[in-house]
Amino acid sequence: MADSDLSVGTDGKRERLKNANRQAILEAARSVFARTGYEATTVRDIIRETKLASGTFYNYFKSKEEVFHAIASSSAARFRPHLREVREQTDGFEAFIRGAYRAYFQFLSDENSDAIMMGTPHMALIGVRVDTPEMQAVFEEIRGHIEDMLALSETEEIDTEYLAAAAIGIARDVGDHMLNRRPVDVEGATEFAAALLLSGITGLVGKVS
Amino acid sequence: MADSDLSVGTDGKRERLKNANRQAILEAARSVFARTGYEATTVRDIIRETKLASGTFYNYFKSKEEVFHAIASSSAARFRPHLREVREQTDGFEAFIRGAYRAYFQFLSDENSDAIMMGTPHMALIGVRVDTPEMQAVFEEIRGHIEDMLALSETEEIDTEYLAAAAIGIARDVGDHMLNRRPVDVEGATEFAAALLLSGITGLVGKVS
DNA sequence: AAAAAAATTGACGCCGTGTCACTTTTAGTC
DNA sequence: GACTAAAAGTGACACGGCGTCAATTTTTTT
Repeated sequence: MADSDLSVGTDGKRERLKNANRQAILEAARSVFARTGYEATTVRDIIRETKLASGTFYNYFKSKEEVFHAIASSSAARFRPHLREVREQTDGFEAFIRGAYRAYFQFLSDENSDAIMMGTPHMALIGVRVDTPEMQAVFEEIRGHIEDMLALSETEEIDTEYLAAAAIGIARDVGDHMLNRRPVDVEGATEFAAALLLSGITGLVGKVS
Repeated sequence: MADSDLSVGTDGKRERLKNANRQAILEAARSVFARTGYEATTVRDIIRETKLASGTFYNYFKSKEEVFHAIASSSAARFRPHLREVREQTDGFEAFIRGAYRAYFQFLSDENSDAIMMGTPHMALIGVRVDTPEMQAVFEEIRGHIEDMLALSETEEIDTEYLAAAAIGIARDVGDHMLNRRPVDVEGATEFAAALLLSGITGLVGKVS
């Protein structure tokens, strides 16, 4: 009767513990993946870093792959608020693009210590690129923002799917190279990517059929 | 005495067989990866598709991961001649960029034709991005071409590492989306990517310190 | 306090892995 | 061509991780 269906779930001891265990597994996995590499780690390696028994792992995740997806998803989920904040606090297309790139590169730099990042982890460590629903949501969100902003500047006929893909591709690969330089220069990468994309879009209008 | 050190290696029956076996394993691996997915396939699955015994696999590769890297490397190695041909047969920066994108998207389409025809949602090796020495060589080659061509148009001060990274990032992500459309439109993707990059570069000159 | 429900535990059977002693095939020598 | 050495192929086997499940412990409900 108490909890009704608020689904907050932080009520009873049971829920609290379940949450803590799930977090402990994720935390351990993050640590082991970073240390041992994704391929080489076993489910046992992960669970050994917690106080849980081996069987308990499977109450929370189906496989180590599912853990990895959960980590990647959570990374994407953590990024979304940043993106939305940029959207709300910027004015105009150019400011949005620059702000979005800055947010991404900053996020990448911050999260890099974990070595696991939105499926484009630093390749030396993992080399797998996943595509979770959360990440597709980020893609769609970016595409939506681009469409909204291009709509009111009356430049139709642009392939926004390709444009969003290109914007993200630039972010991914320039981001990788940014991380390999010392010191890591978020502003430099931001300026480069934003200038390239913004200027590039002008070449797209009036193109194609 | 016969073979000296030409390292051609197609002489004796021994060399020929070794080559054939290696190719058979690679071929089988490609097929199984496409059908079953990388994670799910086992070394036995691969060897079962050949006439070889399980132990023989380990005479050629250390693990399924090594097979995968070999496939990725060979893919990059197969692409390089196309890239060089574009370089030699085009005149000027714009033609080179457009030709390089066309070559890449065409290559991508060709290499994935099996998966595309079978209606598989994604390319065979989707979800995994590796970084082999061969691929880094492709990166450096592209960067070199860009540097050469930008040099004689006297626009210094461009960060060619970032530019090459961005060009490749665009190719990767636009290419992924191109493969998910029916029909696969190589020319459309080429025009989009080339227009974006070429126009984008103009925004880079005179930027930054 | 008792019963029910939920979650944890670790031992167990299964299966893929990589190795290795043995067999088969090729290359070199006369 | 016959003989020998070297190289490559073979598959049985020991090892270890995987995922399950009956038994146990912990929490919730009545």
